[in-house]
Amino acid sequence: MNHFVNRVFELHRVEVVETLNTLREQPDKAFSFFNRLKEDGFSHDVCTYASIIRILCQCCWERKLDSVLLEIIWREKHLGFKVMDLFEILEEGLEGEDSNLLVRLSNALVKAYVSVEMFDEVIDILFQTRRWGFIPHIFSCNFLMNRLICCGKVDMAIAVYHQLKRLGLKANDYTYGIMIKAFCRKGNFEKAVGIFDEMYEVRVRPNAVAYTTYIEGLCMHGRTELGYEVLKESRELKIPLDDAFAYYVVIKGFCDEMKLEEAADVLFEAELYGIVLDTFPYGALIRGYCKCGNIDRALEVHDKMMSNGIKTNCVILTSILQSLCQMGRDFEAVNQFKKFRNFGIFLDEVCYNVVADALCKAGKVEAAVELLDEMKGKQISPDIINYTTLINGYCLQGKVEDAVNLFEEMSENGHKPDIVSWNVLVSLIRS
DNA sequence: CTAGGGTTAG
Repeated sequence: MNHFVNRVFELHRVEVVETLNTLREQPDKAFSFFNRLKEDGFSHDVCTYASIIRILCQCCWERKLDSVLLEIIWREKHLGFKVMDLFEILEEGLEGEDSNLLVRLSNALVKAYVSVEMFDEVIDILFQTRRWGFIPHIFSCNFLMNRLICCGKVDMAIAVYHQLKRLGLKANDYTYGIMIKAFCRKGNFEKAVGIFDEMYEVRVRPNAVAYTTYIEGLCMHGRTELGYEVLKESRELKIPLDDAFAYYVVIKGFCDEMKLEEAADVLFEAELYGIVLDTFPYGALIRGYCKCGNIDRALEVHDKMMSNGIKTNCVILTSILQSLCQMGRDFEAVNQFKKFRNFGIFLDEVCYNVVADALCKAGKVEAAVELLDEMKGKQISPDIINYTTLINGYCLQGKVEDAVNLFEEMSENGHKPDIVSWNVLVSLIRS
């Protein structure tokens, strides 16, 4: 039966193309006619697809074009034609200066392939492009290269960049920025600088994103000193950066390199210049001090941050509380916790956990349980780590029944025990 | 949708 139906449709295939062509000026009708046929079991071929694509390209209906292309991409194996065949069909029917059509199609195709991460196929298009006499727009290429980098295919992005130049496509400031990101990811700063040089030669001015990307790259690869130089240089060149972010990466970079004095100096200098900062640069320095056990300096920076009118938050407080506990100042941690809670600062489950853990280790499980209830009252649902902390607290007190009850409550709330929570219970059996 | 973006616990 199906076979018969298709035979009948076969006879009408030419008519379908003709009908679509007469509906050129009414894309909505053409599109519903196209879909109607499909619903009725008609299998479109390269010619009918080409017709609807021509119409959708001409009226710039990008969303609908995208859905048709994705459909072809998914079903390419069953359709009996290749995506590139569409170009051939469309090129034959080109009238006059219609060559836009192929560019539009290639842009849409790049976008469609990239959105489903079929990168090899896009790159195929890019390399075959010359044969058909068109080149995708630089915007499409930028989109492709950026997504390649996001997927960790940095070398492929760089290869695309070189291919673009071979095709004679002009890179713009976005393209260069993306390439700077690519080389920074690889830690190849000579090449990244080379991009800046190239920009200078072709008179494309690097913008804030290009500079920030470069600074961030340096700081993440143990070259913070240089990153800071670039930050200062761009400040002198009056390149507008997102200061809070730029200072954050530099301060974090110095902290990661255990250069706490340098990190503190950078923050000090930023304040001196009256640069507007947010919590992140402060948070980086506070965390840096906490990590190397200098909790008093951490507290100083925290105080200064707040006196500068920048609100603290639960992430920063977690670092501080954790560090206080590690230094054996649990009592102080609990007090600070209460102070900021009464202050109205939102404290999340992580913050609660640090204090709960401190209480448990001090033998005050009941107080920790109170905190758990307090969380629930604030509509913060305890997670597996919160439960494990308290179960451990009961175990330390030898309160087997309570531990098991909590374990069951945890399971009832949909938290499957993991390796840590099992280990806590196992330690109970051993003792 | 032509590029950027951040740290915390058992």
